[in-house]
Amino acid sequence: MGDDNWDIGAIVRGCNINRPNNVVPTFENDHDDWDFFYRLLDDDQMTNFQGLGDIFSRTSPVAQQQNSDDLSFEIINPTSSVPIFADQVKIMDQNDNQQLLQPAQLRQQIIFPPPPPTALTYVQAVAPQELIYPQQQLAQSVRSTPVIQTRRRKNQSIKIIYELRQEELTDDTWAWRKYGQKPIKSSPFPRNYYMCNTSKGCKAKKHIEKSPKAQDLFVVAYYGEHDHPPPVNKSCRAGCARGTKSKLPRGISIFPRALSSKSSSPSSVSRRRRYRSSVTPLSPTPTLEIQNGSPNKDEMVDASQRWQGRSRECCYDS
DNA sequence: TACTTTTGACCTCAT
DNA sequence: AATGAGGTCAAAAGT
Repeated sequence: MGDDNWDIGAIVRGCNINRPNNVVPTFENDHDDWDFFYRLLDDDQMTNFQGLGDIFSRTSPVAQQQNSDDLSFEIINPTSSVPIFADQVKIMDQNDNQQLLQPAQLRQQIIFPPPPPTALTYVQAVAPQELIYPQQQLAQSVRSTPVIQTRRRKNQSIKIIYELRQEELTDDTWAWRKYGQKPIKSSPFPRNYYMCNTSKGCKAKKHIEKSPKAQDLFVVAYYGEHDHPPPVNKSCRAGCARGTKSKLPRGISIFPRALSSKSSSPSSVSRRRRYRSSVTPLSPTPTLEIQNGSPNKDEMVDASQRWQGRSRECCYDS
């Protein structure tokens, strides 16, 4: 903590979500918001969840958004790489009755709409002014869905994380180009890095990785801001910048770490040993992957079936 | 030919 | 200061 303003725990605010069962998350005013949350963050009142997904996982079908005043929750953790989660959230119903909900109750009562393409802009403006990075103070009129904001490194721009189903990966206004992929220590699945491909010089980036919690869930994190309007042409959106062959972001690949006997960047592997090499690995571990151009591009498939015709020799020492 | 993807190397930052 | 993880670069390969 100390004088680092970012050592503040979670911020939960009510805003902009569906209202199943007439539950309306809200707060009386900003001051009360913060008092309430600082109380929640006291050690003896805080319980860390296993992850934000515990709150935000969609356990039921996404509800139709009734109107633009729908409310939603968000949790913002601007500082630490290990998110802190409130174990209770104050809810006001339409009769102004207050109640504190436990996570399980939240999961039951709050159904989140899919993320709109303007989510980034909105989220950046939600936190009280003193907790927003200067570059994040944008228009507050845009409404959005539940998110997390974190940053791992001090110069890293704010990160907003969604947990999306596979089909929801397509709900992205922007065009993205993949520029990297890395195995992540905390996950058996690699992280795929994308940069905005709509405008040259745009600082917006995102990464996608498969959630270890469920087969059809993906963790999508957004960084930075777009410095241009979204592309209008549908064929130039959501990673399909060069064509319309796939609705999915291009090049999403998910290979469990177990496939690789080495670390993330085995230096002994030469560049010429690429995919489509002729050697089939021994006993490939069944994996999940999404590849463009697959027979059914919108489905995750058991990648082990495709190992028969395509190997990744680079993952093995010879 | 132009563009995207892949992936090892390299860099930065946190611990 | 050393180490490792995460993020980016860029050449090669694919489309």
